[in-house]
Amino acid sequence: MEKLIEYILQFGNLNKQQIELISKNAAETQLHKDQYFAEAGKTFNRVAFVLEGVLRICYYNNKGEEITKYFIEENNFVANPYQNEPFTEYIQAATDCKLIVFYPQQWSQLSNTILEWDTIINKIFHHALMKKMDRRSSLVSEDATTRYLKFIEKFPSLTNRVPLSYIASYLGITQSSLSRIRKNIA
Amino acid sequence: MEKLIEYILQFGNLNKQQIELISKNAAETQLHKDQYFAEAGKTFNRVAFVLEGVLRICYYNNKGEEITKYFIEENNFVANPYQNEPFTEYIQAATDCKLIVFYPQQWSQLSNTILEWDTIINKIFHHALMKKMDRRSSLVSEDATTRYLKFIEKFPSLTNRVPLSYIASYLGITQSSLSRIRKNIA
DNA sequence: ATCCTTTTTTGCCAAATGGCAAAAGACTTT
DNA sequence: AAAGTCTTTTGCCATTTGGCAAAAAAGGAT
Repeated sequence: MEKLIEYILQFGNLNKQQIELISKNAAETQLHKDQYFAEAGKTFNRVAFVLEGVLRICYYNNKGEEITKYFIEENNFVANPYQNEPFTEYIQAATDCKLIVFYPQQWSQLSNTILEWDTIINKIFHHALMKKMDRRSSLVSEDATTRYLKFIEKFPSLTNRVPLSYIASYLGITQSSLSRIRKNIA
Repeated sequence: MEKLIEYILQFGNLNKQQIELISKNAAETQLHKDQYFAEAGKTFNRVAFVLEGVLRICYYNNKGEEITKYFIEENNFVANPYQNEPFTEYIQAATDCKLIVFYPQQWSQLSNTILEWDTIINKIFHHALMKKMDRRSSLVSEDATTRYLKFIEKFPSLTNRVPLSYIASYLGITQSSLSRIRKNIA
């Protein structure tokens, strides 16, 4: 729980009471590798913070291929920005994970009780989005090898922890190509 | 100016006084095609709304190639999310543009005077970021032809208004390839 | 240890894209 | 209209990546 608090405090100040309130309203959960945290078509209105492990957000394109849209590593939030619309993607544990989960009632209590909560959360989410955007952008204009090297830099912890296919679809190449690229690098 | 107000009102309510205050604090400007609105290395702390025309955000990669990172069309805001850090990209008019510009003092006046201003602006920026992210993401896992077709869908107004090279670097392909793709489609 | 399943690597060849330079076309200026 | 500049198209060939299927390797279950 300290990891969460520490993370939040980077974006704003909270007093002890507020910190306690957050702790009270949060529940710790575990996910096994491959388990889904959210599924397309179902509602998804929880907010979670990744304590350990890696989640991935994925979907199926019009050819039925599974595309990894993004990886979420430790010390990051996951949430559904469009809670009123049906969720269209999957959130799956790419490795075993420990999460801190906030349920909707708990979340709104925080939002109602802690004056700066919404501001802080906005900052956090905005910051995360910018990071995602930058990573994603830099993928477009590079060749596959460069993309993979950048991937290793950004997600060093993932390189040997998740299946090749996840990384390949994230990078926009086939699994065989990634395998060959990997071979050439080593 | 009505376009701006109309746009803002989609994200929150404002009374007449507030609307007037916004108008008072905004200045209309023109940009000629190719003119820079922001440059890497210089400060960039204005906020602008594109009334007419298209801006593009671009940067130079490590090979010295100019990469178009994003296009901003009519009815969108441009701002620098990291105002305290030096700006690292260029914002250039891809076509002649009409902008509404807010200078820092004016912007903070709005933020200080209109209670919901920050909330509304947050929503707007967040919404825009999500849109950018989705567009960018979908570019990674498609072949070049599909990417171009999607580009035409999303930015129909740009297809014949900006140089090929801008679009090519946005899509992550060379100008010649784009030219060939274009030929095959028609 | 063995069998079974899943993931990764390879081989082969096709298709897509890049690199470079010249030609063609479009637009400006005189 | 002509000359000059900038943009787009094209040709030629090299390189990269994809598609498919089989082989190899890695993990799990019995």
